[in-house]
Amino acid sequence: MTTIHDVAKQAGVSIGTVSNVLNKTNKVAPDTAVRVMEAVQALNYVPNTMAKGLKTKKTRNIGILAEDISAFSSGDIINGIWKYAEEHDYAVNLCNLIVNNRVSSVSGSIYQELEQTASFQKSVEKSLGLLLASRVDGIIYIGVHPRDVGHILPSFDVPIVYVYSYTSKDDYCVNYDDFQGAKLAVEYLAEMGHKRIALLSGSIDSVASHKRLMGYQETLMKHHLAFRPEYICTGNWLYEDGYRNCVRLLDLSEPPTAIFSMSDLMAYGALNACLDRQLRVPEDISIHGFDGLEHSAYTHPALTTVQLPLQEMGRKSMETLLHVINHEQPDSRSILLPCSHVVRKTVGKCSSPIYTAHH
Amino acid sequence: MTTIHDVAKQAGVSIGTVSNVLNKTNKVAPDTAVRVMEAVQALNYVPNTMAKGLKTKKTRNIGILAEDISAFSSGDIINGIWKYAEEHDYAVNLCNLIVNNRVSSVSGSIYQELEQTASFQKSVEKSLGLLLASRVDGIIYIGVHPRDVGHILPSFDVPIVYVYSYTSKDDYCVNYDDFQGAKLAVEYLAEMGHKRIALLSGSIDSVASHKRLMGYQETLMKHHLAFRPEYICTGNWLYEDGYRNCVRLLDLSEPPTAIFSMSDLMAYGALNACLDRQLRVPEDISIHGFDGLEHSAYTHPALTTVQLPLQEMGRKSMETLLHVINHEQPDSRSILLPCSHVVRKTVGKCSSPIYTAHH
DNA sequence: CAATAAAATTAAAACGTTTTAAATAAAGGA
DNA sequence: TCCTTTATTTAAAACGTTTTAATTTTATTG
Repeated sequence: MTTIHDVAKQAGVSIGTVSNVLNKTNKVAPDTAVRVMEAVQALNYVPNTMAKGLKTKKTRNIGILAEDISAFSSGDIINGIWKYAEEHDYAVNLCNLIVNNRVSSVSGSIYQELEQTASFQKSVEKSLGLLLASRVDGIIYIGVHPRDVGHILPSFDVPIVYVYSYTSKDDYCVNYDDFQGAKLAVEYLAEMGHKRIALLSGSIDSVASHKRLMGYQETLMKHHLAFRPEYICTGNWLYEDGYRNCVRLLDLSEPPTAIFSMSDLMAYGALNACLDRQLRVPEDISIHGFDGLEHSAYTHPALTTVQLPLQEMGRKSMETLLHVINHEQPDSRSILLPCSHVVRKTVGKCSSPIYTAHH
Repeated sequence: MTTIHDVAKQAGVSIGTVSNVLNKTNKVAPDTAVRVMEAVQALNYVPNTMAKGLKTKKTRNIGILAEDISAFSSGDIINGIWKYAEEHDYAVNLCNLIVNNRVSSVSGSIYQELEQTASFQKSVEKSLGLLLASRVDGIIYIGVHPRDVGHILPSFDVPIVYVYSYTSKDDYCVNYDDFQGAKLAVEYLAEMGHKRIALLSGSIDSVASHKRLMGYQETLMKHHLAFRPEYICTGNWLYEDGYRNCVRLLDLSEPPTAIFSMSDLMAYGALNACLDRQLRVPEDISIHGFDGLEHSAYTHPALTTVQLPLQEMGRKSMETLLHVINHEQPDSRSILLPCSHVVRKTVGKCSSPIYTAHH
């Protein structure tokens, strides 16, 4: 590997001069500058980031701490982060946290959660150590579902911004707008004439669930629709929860004409439960998702859903982090990005509910 | 940040000794060792990777060059890489290549492809520069579809292994076994009594398509089934291709009783095309996918498919890279991992084809 | 107990940069 | 022409580690 010394010798100058032309830190005579650049080209010189970082105490590296890199959301968020990082000549250090397969925070029993938490904490510590050792300039933490992670990370001196996760302290965080997203969905359902709108909720202790529930309730009120406790089902975001709860709803003496699911996965479950009962979607019952998974375009019929601004979130979180790194005050500590609405085929106009006494 | 000097002073030894106990490079007296370790604990010392790397010329960092980090396969592959890396105390530097949204190599017209190639090359160079500047010990290249990438990367002196991508030169690469995977699918179809098995192929110039076609043909021959050119449809891996081609197959005077799709996405298209025609799957027609997307469990009916060993591929590629870095000869330059079969609901026993004159 | 061998420790150089202060060269004015 | 100012350039120190060679301490042996 060629060093700055090689370049200096080739150009017939001192290394200080080479450094100056490369970083534009000091004025250097135009003709020496071109001589240096030619040498750089000729020798294919690329500065050693480590030596540079050692001196400047800035690595131009940021760390990503992802709870689950295989989660549907991670790819797009990281994509957004990466784009912004590349545009600003930052490199990205990736750390994954979930070591076990596909057991994300949304899974199973309390015991399992606890057990997980211990190994999870260990994983966090190890990854954090890796990042700290690399002396990253900042860290972005990506959750798998918005929830409180404030307690997870010990406080230290590198700036951190949380994305797709809520935190109790006044940290920097960027999320999508759960409340607005939920309103988008329920509003649409109401506009289509539905009066009996059921809710497939995510896990009850999640901040996201709570906010979306607020959006649901508020929109119901706005349209003077009754809030029926029996229409509220709690699940764990997953397919099976959607299926199971949809079956329960369908068995009600007065089943809903529309279902708002807080996750696309649960919406798939609900859709299939309806299909298994020979119900037609959307003629007999409407289903509305939330997430905007790529796959939702391919269900049959294609799922009407709320699109999370994943890439934008990634982008915005990197932008915020850069502000913090450069000691510029960002606009706000907590950024909320709006969801968009993608209308497809699973929601239709409410026909008179013909199947009230279905079973 | 505390340095090795702080630790040395605290423990009352020289920095050389601290280094020795930390890296176990030289024997140090047991009691001094504990004194040093206590100091490390007390001061919360974490060695500066850059200073270390500067001296040792090893960073214990590897770079990932992913063609599209949002592609369905990337998450799992990176997951596999990361796990193995973490176990061996390597950090991971991530670079994404596709800058535009969702336009992967499988898209559109030739013009588009070309235009893409230019910006793509630029992206590759920039990312490679980033990685080289960071002095990563090695690089893993992740494709989005197995295809020839040998020409993409300039040759340089850091070791590289290709995963999910074929390369013409004798580089290190790890892939899944396209041939075996295709046989798995067609064999199963034949076992279920199907004699008219159509093929939804991926893009014709892809190595993967070619290998899977071989598997298809060989299995047909093994079962003494005729190879019918009109049963071969070429698409571009995507949903729409599957839909369109399935419609064409259904319009044949003697339509197939089973369809083997080379991608799950195309299988979704085929499934929906059948459903739109009021055909029952699998009673009237069977559909077999290839990829094992997470979502395939949620189609209605759930898709029978071939599962790619994505995580294992990631793991194996990291393992191979580590071997190369350590100058150990890996078992083989080209590693092929077997696919597995996941049987769900879209393939049934072949009934007498009742719908030959369907249209 | 002295001499030697072995064990443990240390001082100093090196890695490839940036940066500061000093030195040199060029330009301008009398 | 000589002095002063200004524009360039450079030498050397520093960043935090590893590593080599040298030194000090401890143990062994005749």
